[in-house]
Amino acid sequence: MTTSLRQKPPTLADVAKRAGVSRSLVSLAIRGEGYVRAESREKILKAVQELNYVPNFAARTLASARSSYVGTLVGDVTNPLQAEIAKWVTVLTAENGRGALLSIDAGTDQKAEQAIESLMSLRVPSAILIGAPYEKVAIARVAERLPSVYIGRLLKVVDIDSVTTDHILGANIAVDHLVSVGCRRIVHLGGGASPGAQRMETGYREAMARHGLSEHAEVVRSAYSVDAGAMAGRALFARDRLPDAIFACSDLTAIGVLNEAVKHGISIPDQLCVMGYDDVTLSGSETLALSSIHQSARDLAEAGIKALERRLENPDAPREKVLVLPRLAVRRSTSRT
Amino acid sequence: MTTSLRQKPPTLADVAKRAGVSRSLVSLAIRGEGYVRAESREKILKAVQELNYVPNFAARTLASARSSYVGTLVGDVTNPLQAEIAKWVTVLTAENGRGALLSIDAGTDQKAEQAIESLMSLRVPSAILIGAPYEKVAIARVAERLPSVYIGRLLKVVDIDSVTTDHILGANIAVDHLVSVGCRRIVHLGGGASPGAQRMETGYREAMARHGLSEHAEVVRSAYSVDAGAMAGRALFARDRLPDAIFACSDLTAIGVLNEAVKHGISIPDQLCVMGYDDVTLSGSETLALSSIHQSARDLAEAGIKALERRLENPDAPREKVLVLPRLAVRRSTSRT
DNA sequence: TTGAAAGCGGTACCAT
DNA sequence: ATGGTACCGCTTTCAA
Repeated sequence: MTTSLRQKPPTLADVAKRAGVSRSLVSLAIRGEGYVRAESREKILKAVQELNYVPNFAARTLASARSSYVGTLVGDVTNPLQAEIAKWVTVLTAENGRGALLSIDAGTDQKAEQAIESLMSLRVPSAILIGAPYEKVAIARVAERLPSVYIGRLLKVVDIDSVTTDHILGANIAVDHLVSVGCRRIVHLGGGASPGAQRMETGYREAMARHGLSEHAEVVRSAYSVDAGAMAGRALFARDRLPDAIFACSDLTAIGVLNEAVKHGISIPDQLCVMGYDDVTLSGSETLALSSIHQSARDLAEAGIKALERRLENPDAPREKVLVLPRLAVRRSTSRT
Repeated sequence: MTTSLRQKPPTLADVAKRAGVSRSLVSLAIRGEGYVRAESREKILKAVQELNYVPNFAARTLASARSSYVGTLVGDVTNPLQAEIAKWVTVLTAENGRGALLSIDAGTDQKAEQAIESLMSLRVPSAILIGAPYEKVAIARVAERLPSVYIGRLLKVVDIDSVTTDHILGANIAVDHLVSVGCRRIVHLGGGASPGAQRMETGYREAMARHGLSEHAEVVRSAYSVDAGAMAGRALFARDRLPDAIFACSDLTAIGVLNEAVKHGISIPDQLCVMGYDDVTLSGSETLALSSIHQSARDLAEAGIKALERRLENPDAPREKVLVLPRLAVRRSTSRT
């Protein structure tokens, strides 16, 4: 049971002594900077190995006056999309040689500001905000303190770079697909008054018009939940005539519709095509097989990091609003042959 | 557009000068240690306010040779339970005045070990492992480097403290509930060979025996997914006689069953009760209304932190295996009156 | 109750 | 290519 007297970790000086060189040289060798003779480098790396040396982040940060980490705030980790974005930020920054320091308890604006505070005490030079804070003023306040980019919503007014999926395009893709499988009477279950939902609705109307289907365009107010979808479904199924397709603002909403459809004995996709949005894992199951519009967490993370790098290089450039492309995921719920 | 010449952040010395005292005194005052005259303290805090001073974590860690943060490794953040546990660890450690430093890219054993490496370079004095690494040897290796506790599985063999939900008890609670609503022929959809699934199965058989229903006990091999549940459902519904209830190893599995049941025109809960496990958010929706066994992320996180504290206080105490109590969540899928 | 000064483990600049 | 050395901003004795 290795009671382990975990002794003090070795320092640069220890490595230097063992390798018979100066601390400076070890420092250079470890970071792969400057000119170090291959021979010396080997001796040094060998000593590092033997001593199991790990550089002290604190000392490094202190001496260089900056940490290499990018601070990352997550509003709600239990949201699969946000979680996945956070994961990609971690992965991509690591590949970048930076690494991410994250704070996942930024659920309220106040918490988010606290979180930024602790990240600042960790001396991160920049931040990525994933879905938090919520309020525009809070976002602005954070952006004032640290060069930051916001991933999640399109922040037109706030003075910060932001990255979002292009929901207008997403809705267009959805409608195009539905039309391509023969649907004409396509109802959209809207997500409400939020800007994102509004943009999706805009895209929907746009696409319907483009196909000359404006007269069939109809938005039914719903929300991002199974229950809301089920309720909307019940309402629609009580009508005399079924629409050809339902395009829901989220997969959850669509799942609610699907559920209700089965109860009403409506056959999917023969009598009714159903399309979701977000492409959560569940939708990919053979059982649900829900067609959807995929938001790529990876693309969002990547775009966010790139935007941040541009901002750091050029602090005075105008704010960017980056739109990430959504992708179509076709499954059984819209597979008419 | 505040082009912000973000100047160097103020230091202890700045605060000291402004308050007209020594750096040492400021240090004490800020941390609330030692004896500081109320008058001095006020002057100091005022200066802190005015300068917007935030202590430099790096300097602090370096000087005191330890960071206060607890390193936290998460195997898969996109898993809602793990995400929620991580969130609670963050919240609870923050209340504790410590804070968590997390690494959410510990999906493979190798990544997990890398992650521990970087946490060590941040000089965290201890670690909480949430569902990662997977391999026992990898876990052992981590535990050797840092006092750690593992949340997720019951690690009997490995030399590390661990906390898990008591799945034996969970299964017992599930069966008790099903029996209480009149079910006798209760089939369990098992999760396979994993220790957790095995324990759940043990609990199930135990409870069936306790109710004198051993002859009805039947475990159908399934898995933690909607599709697996649907498949098991199809098999069961093809039989001559329906069971009274199905107790699935996970909510996803149960959802698969539910789906299939609707297709077969089986009325839930009248003809068949269905019970899940995990109590994911989805299950709570009015539409699904799936009864389940709830694993409390908060309890798991809390138990983990406490175990870690005990370990730090008493490094040589024997390893603990903490079991957290699951809770019953009754919904429509088992609500017979 | 307060202050002075010696580190903590690196980095970075300046010599050589 | 390598070594010497002055910091980085804080904590922590030790004295006063």
